Amino acid sequence: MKQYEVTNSAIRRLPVYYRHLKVMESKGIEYTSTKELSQLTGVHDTQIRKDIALTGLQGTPRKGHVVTELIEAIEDFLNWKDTNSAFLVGVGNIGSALLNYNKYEGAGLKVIAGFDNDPSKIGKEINEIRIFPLSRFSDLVKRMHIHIGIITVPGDYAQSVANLMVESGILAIWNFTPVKLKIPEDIIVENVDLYRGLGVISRRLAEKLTKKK
Amino acid sequence: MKQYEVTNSAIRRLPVYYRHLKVMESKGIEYTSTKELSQLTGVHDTQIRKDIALTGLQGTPRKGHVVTELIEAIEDFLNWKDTNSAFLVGVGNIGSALLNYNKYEGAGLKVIAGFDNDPSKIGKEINEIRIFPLSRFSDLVKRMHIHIGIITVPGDYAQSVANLMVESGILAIWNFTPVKLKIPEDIIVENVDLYRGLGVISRRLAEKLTKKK
DNA sequence: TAGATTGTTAATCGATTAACAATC
DNA sequence: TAGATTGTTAATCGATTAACAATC
Repeated sequence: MKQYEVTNSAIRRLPVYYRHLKVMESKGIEYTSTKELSQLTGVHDTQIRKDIALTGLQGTPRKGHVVTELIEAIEDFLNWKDTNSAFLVGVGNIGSALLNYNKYEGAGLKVIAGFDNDPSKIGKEINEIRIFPLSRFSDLVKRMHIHIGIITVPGDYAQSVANLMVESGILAIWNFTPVKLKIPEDIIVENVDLYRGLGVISRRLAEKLTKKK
Repeated sequence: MKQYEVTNSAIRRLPVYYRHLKVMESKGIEYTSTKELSQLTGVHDTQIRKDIALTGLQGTPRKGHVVTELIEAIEDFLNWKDTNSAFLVGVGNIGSALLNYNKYEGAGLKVIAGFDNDPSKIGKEINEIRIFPLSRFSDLVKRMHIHIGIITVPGDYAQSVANLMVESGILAIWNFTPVKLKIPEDIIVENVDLYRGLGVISRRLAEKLTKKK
């Protein structure tokens, strides 16, 4: 397991603060405190102070943090000012939804092409993003120097798509399947398991409904 | 914060084992061990043993666990044999994707109606699921004794939809917006933050690309 | 029997929270 | 100055991993 100076959990919390800060900015609010952010996000204020410290930003005792400075610091830290182009493989339900949305530019990512094997999809466009046959993936990744691949195929195909991505030179994979990918450990992988919560909902609901009061 | 006997993290791991067990079952494999499951899932074998213990199932030293028994035990534990009907609010990109998929029945959940305020969507069907105006939500929840609500509206509307759900008698919310909902603590909430990984991808990729080797 | 695997207790690790001095 | 808030160190908590006896 690779050791980073900054943990993933810290990195994941920063966007949470960021969203609230953007709302404050749009309302013209100048200052905020970690106490206020804590109330909004549910994260402990000490935790927030540590996370902010990671960005290198310092606050002012008694006043707190300047909202715009904090936004800037988080954007810098997450490298959200640069936009990385990404390729998406698997234009099904979720894949199409992601292409239609495609508003991650503020978060450093922009999908610029989709790939699928279904002839009825190839050549079409979704939200102005062209769908190519999977056979062209490798070539286009190399020619366009793409670093990020998004996997939205059915689980059975996830590993083979991941292999293709790694061979093609992809450095980071955003995996929307529940499959644990076997890939070199220096490749960045972020898993999104959409249905993770279903066990919890089902179990907790059963507990609640059988509890006689 | 409510205290449960079983932690959510344990509940979230069980479906991970479950998926692999189903594959084994389909291949006709009779026995498995926690060591094998550990290799497949990346979860420590001691952890898996503890999780299985929660279901009440006992294994056989030297042989391991009977695959079908383990599947059965997890289904029982998660109450995955009963199917709960659910209503989905917000028939946009993600909402439509979830309706089109709607294969959670094995996981105790089935979406039976969608709700939206967009007149162009109301009255239509997606994957044979009818879309109703939001104004009918409360009435239908009560008449059909629905317990689960799914929120797939834009973040700005999430809290008001959650309020409506709670007032209508919904007991569990599957929230696909990044908004931290303010609701009574006895309501079950599972959050799916689709874009949680974007900070990690952006930051780690920047670290990787700036590292001179 | 020997040995693989379970089930459980103890040890470790990491993340979260509490405490408090520093500061404007 | 008094007091709110930061920044940091210490304490706590929970989750993960190690160790090992029990068992078939």
